[in-house]
Amino acid sequence: MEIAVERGRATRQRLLRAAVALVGEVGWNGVTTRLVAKRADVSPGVVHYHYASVTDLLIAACTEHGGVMLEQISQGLVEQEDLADGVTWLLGELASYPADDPAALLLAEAFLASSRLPELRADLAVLLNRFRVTVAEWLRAHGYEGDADVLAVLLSALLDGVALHRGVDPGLDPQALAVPLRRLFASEPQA
Amino acid sequence: MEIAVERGRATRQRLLRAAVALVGEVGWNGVTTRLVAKRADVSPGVVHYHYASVTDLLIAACTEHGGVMLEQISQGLVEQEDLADGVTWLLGELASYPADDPAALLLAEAFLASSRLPELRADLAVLLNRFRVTVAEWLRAHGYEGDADVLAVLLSALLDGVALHRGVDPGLDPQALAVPLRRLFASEPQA
DNA sequence: CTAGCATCTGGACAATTGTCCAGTACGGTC
DNA sequence: GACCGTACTGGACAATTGTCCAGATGCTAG
Repeated sequence: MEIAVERGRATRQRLLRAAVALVGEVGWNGVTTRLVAKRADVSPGVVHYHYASVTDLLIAACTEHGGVMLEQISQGLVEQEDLADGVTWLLGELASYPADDPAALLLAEAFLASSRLPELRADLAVLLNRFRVTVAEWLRAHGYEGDADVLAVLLSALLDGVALHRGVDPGLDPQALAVPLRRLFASEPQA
Repeated sequence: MEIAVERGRATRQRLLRAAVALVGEVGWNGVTTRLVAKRADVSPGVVHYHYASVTDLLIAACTEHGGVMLEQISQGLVEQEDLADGVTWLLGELASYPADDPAALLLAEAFLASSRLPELRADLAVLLNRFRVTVAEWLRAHGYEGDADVLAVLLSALLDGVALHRGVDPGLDPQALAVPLRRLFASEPQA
């Protein structure tokens, strides 16, 4: 019962991946047991064997994949050497959302669904906070003179907002935001 | 057949109102024919009499109510006498989202759904653009020295992002964003 | 009053849903 | 070999879905 467990783990990963892709394609409530099963190439019963319900699967998929997404963004940001590079990098990252990655709006989808799922909301709040903390630390480490926590909150909201709006208006060019964003980063304490 | 037409109009309004409320409560895909009918206190068949499908009703409801919401925000902003008042007013407005208004996230819900509904996307793009234009004109009229169009885009995305994040983290206090936001508004052209 | 019209009713219909389960497959242990 | 546990199959089940429609309702015009 060693290989069997391993296979189970692999199947669960495939279910999660399928769920993530489907949330991007048909929305949170559009994901059904059979759709996931078909996408993951397993029989419909498997979903219920590994997860108590479709909702449980979606919660697991969104917290996991959402966590990875936020981790990738914050890690990419942290690798930037100064604040100016950070702005450039963030805008470049935004330019690939959401068209190139159907799951780019997964977090937005999860945020909306979380209003009816307290458990999911708690998970997402943790992810969101971890992201903010990482960003704030990076800001402080590179000489941002204002309140780094506040700017981190503003940035995370702005990123989600831009991704959301780019879904409606693909013409929204993130690069255009460079000027005001740079002003935000390069602060003199204030007037 | 005068009173009858009037009654039809009223019924349609009740359906739209019910749809808006339900999108806020159960999400875009959670709204069903029977739910709307029950909420609007009409028989299920009425929905199909006035709208070809539930999706059509949702599209109509979101474009109408979403338009009114954006109109209210931009009008409230336009009434502010200077840029500083504008920041204060926007943040105050955000503080009531989304807890006080179950339909506050209606636009976010519609934005996500629009990726599968080109017709809806077109409608939303028009609303979004109208909002941006109004904001940009107000910025210019009150002496904003940077690119007003860009700041309008950034602001609209930020507002949606903050509303979305406040659904997950009600502790997010919009007032905390006052300092960086003021810096954005009070520009010297740039370095 | 009759005829005509927009509106509305309430249920029929097939299709799809989430959930559940009896049975199968298969690697590991004895 | 027999046995066990994990993983999976494929279909049954009631409930809910979107859609449609035959008929009732009530106003208006002639």
